[in-house]
Amino acid sequence: MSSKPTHAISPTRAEDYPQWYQQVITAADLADNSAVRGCMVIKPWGYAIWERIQAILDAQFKETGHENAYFPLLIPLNYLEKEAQHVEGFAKECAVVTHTRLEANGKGGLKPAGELEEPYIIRPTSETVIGVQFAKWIQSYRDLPVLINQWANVMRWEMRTRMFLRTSEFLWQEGHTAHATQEDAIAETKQMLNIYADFAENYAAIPVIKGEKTPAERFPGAVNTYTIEAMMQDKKALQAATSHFLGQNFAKSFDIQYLDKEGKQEFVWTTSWGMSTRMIGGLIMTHSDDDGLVLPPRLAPLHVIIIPIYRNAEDEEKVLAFCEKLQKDLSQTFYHNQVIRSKIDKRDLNSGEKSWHWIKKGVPVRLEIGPRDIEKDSVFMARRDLGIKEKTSLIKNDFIEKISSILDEIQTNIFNKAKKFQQENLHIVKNIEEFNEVLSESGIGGFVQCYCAPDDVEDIIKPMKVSARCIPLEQSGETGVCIFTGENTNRQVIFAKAY
RNA sequence: CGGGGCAUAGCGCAGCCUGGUAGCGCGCCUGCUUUGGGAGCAGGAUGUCGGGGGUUCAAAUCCCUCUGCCCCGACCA
Repeated sequence: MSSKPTHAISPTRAEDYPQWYQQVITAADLADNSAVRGCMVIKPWGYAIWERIQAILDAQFKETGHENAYFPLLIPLNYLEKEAQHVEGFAKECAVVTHTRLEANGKGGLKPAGELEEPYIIRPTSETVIGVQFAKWIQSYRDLPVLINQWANVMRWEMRTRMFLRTSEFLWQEGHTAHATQEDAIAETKQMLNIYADFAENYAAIPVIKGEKTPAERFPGAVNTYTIEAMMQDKKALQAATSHFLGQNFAKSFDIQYLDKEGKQEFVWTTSWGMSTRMIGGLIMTHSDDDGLVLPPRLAPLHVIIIPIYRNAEDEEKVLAFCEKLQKDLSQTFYHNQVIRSKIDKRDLNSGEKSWHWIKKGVPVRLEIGPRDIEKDSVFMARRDLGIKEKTSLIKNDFIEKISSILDEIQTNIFNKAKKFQQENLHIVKNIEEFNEVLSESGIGGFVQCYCAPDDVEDIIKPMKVSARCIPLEQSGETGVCIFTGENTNRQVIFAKAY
């Protein structure tokens, strides 16, 4: 008999949330720490999730007229200097390339040599290099809009790192667009925010609040930053993606001008927007439980894992034949225009161990298939969103017919669970006392929504390790009393502790 | 960059105070028995004890130094 704990992950969420998060990553085999400070190795299972995210977003970007391109990893130092806010925002976290080669140091090692006249920085984001290029590409109103996306890695020398949530190097996509008018650029910014929100809610099953950032939280160099904010299971906020309206700031710094229909030189209006591998961290912290990862079916690298069960060679042959036929049938079945991705776990391990392996990896549907099921031409199904022991026997053909709707049910179920949690922990407060009940050191935690007149209340909230998450796009329009100043205002702001 | 801690097998740790040539748990490998919810038994492999220097007959252990990591602050997709 085993004396294993009831749950696969130790510590549990309630016991130690940050440790639990690390353990889920290890148990699901998503990523490894690397020898490079602050940088992680994304392992195949984690990378497969990223590939799903890429495939979905990439299709949507293209549908909305964007094209992929690629710009250099290294950026001349002086590019960064051109936009004042931008420098201030990123200078402190840039890795700098200063040399072009190595030579023997005379002690059996190597030392950098060939010092560069002007250092390069490793891109923390690409507004500047892309801006320089845009200035060359854009001459006339006929060249606009320019709608570019780049899939890339970037580096920000972060003080403190956490796998997926904040690593020194991370993968993302960054969209960069240039438009003839302010209206077009703002429409683009909002369109991309909506694509992100749609992705978060309908693919990642993460409910988000769309909003505008307060001036203190804006992207360096942006006129306006839009964000989608998600609530993790520890009630902290995660900024899941941002979309920036950059006004003419970068156009002026990089001299991106066009000749309009009247023959006048005008500066373009630009935007930028990004979503990163951080989304995988959000996925983990939104859905996973004390048994490990829970994947939304629409992002799962594998929809169905088939676990054959047999005692002897004779059964083995029968069971495997049945499983292979089943897998073939599934591969001709569709879920949101994608074939059902299934796999037979043929490893020479006992079935309990196999089950736990895939539970921890978050596969939405597990099938156990043994001689008893074959006799009834049925499959024994367990769903990752339900209890470990809640299993159903289904006639094989019914299962194949229903699998698509079963996966949708799981998708909806985990979204609703997360949505309910978010709503229960979003507190609308009327005064500073109620604010403190939620967000002070001993508070119950969660999001706070309240009337807030001033743009900057950093002095009050920063010591509490709280930040203004966003000014929700959905506002009642009614006037209320600011909890900080007592002024009347119609602006409500969401505050929370954040990652 | 300030304050604290740590560095020993893939992972988690003991050993250090009081020097004598490295151990435990998990994992891994092999075999047999198991297999419908994390298996049992038997056997086995694995270490430049973070790097460099010093003291000593002898250093994981004592001393010096460097590096890296973790936690707490300032920064953050």
